[in-house]
Amino acid sequence: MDDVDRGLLALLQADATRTYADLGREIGLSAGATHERVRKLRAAGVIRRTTVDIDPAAVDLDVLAFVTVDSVAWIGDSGPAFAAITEIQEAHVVAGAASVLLKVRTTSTGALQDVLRRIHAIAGVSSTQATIALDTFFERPTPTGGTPAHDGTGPDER
Amino acid sequence: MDDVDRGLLALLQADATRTYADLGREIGLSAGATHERVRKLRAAGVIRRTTVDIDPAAVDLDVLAFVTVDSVAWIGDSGPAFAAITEIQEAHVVAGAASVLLKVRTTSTGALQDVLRRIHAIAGVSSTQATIALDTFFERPTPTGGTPAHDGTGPDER
DNA sequence: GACGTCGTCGAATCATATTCTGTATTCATT
DNA sequence: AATGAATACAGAATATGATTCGACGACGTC
Repeated sequence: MDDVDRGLLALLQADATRTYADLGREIGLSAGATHERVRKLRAAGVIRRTTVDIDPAAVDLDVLAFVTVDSVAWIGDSGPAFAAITEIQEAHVVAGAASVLLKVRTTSTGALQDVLRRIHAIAGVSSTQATIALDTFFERPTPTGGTPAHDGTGPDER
Repeated sequence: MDDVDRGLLALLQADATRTYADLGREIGLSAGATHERVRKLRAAGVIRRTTVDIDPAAVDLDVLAFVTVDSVAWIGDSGPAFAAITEIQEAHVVAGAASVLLKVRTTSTGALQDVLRRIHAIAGVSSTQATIALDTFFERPTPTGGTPAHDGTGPDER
């Protein structure tokens, strides 16, 4: 992986609908060469997926909360149990007092409460602590070290 | 927005490279009708962007940390200051003891320390507490209520 | 019943994705 | 230094998909 690849990744993160000709003009390659590089980045798993970023409010997901989950037993194998709760967007095993940290999106605080109830039902879970996000400064893609024409700094960046 | 739109969103989250004909076959519309619906979803800002999901380890971002930031003054206007630190992927204003919660990706714990130093330099910041993620169960797109053929449950879902 | 609006289909046109060939460069081997 | 292999690229050709538009049906209103 070189600077050309990093540059392509950054450009594709910014807008994955661009044509290979367009990307190639900006990065200094032909459409075919660009196509081949992107194909290899996908094959190597560097690009895991092409996806669309959706405004949560547009699908009525008005509540974002971060939940720390404490346990009385090892729950390092509980990934599938957390995954079964669709409102959980991310789940990370963390060092420290809590053992799992969750990013949860729901339509209301009542729905969040229901999610907490279902988390408690997972074997080994002793307690949860939810922190509600009042506002989001920004959510942007994983930094890659490449430099797109515009660095995404928030939801208004398209 | 109806169930067809939600279904399209879910399918596009799973794989935004699918053709309109392919999407249409699954959702029960022609390619043209599917194209028109997606165009409207973009125009309405429901789809904020088409992007690629990148494996952080592939770009040497081996450390993920969640940082809570306490303040002695209002830092609700400090979004741009946080955004200027490229290693910060997300920044949320939260209720509770800490006022801002950050998702940070770095190449090493040493680099994380450097990021913490730069966060401390932001006016109003009194202290930070970093929680390092030892493992990630999954990170998946914002739930939309639609049902793709496969629900993304982790990085191996392509 | 007439009319207007909206969403869709199917087809035509335009644009892009994909593949392939030839060439140049780099690297390893002799 | 010469040679061969591997890699990357440009350009062109072909196949496929994106986009647009006219026609039609459903629905709501008058």
